Amino acid sequence: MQLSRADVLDGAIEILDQYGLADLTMRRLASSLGVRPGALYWHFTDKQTLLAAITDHTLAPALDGCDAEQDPAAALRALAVRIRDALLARRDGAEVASASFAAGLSGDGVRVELTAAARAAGLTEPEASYAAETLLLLVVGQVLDEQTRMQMDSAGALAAGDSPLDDPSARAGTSRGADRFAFGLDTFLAGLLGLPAQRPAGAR
Amino acid sequence: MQLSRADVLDGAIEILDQYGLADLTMRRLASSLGVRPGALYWHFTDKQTLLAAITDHTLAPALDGCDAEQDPAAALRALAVRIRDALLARRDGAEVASASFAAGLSGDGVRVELTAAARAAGLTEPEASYAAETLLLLVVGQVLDEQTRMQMDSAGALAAGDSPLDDPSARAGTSRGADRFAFGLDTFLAGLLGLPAQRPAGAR
DNA sequence: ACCTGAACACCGTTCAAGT
DNA sequence: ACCTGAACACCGTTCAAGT
Repeated sequence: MQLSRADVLDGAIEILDQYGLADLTMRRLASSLGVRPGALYWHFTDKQTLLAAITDHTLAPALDGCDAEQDPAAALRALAVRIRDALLARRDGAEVASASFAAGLSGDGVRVELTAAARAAGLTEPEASYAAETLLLLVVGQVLDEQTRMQMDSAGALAAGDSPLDDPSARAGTSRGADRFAFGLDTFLAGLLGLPAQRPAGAR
Repeated sequence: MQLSRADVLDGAIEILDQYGLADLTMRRLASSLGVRPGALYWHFTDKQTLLAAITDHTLAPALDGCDAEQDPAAALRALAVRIRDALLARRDGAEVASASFAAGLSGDGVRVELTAAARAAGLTEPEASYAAETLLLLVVGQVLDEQTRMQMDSAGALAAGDSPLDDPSARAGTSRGADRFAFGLDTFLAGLLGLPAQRPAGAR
């Protein structure tokens, strides 16, 4: 059967989720699809474009805005959380997204939605787009940190020959990431909307 | 003469500043030093470690805390600005730093100083370190964006065959980056310290 | 201690030629 | 239209052997 653009994208996502970004090479992708490396370049002009397509696919669930019934401040916060969840759900999602954003090949969708949500929350034009970009920075940077730590933890655990059981410190690390994310997000939103910073329930 | 670790570091920084991170390869560095690639591995265990040394060198000026006479909130803000200036002064500084931080091979210095400044500004223990990490995220992410845009602008200008004269839009882009940085930083600090967000003077 | 020579195991991308 | 064959121009890293 003939290879479609969607087949290439699906194959890339499968390698990414199973082996991580370092193992997602054009040559490896080609051989997993039973094709020569050059064949991929008929469907995607280069690797950056392929990564951007992965980013769009990763972020799509965050843009299916659910209920528009909430108050605007809560809606803005909820959008940031949905973006975080989407990135976190894909292995190395933040690193791939960060590269795609830097290349200018993805991220318009989230930026548009974030800007609209910021406007709905009462911000005027120059601030709304600054706020959107800063929020995106905050979310991507945070998840980048979290996923880097995950990958180092699992590599370390493997190297040390630890048992593959979930250990409590790993779970603690995860919830620490969530706490830090909530802290950064709520602090920024407090400054943005003039609310008093409502700190998340104290340290665990 | 024999090659020292400092020679390797200096050579790397020279290539970085003149040609950018993409051209800073171990092979190119070796040939610019008149040595075989393998020789570098006697002085640095690997490329990541070399990049981390560059990051330390880049950030050093930001840690020479000048006057400690200001009020703590202003000192925290000034530290963030000095970190931005240091990253901005080195070509691809934010990208190199971001890689070094992710690898866990650099960044302790700035994190310690930021945490101390946050404590001095009245934050208690869990918040002070969260605030430090979030501020670092904000600064690095912001400069990453700015430097990426710079590099795309200069590449675009070259490709389009534009005259090498400084054009007004390039200067405008630079000051827009500064405005956005000030917005993100001041908004976050307002949320952090409970101050009213003092927006920078309106759009230019 | 410090470096060379030479290899190992890869990369992304291009492009004439085939079907 | 879609893909192969085969190359081009590179990478980071290792390591016996030299001095």
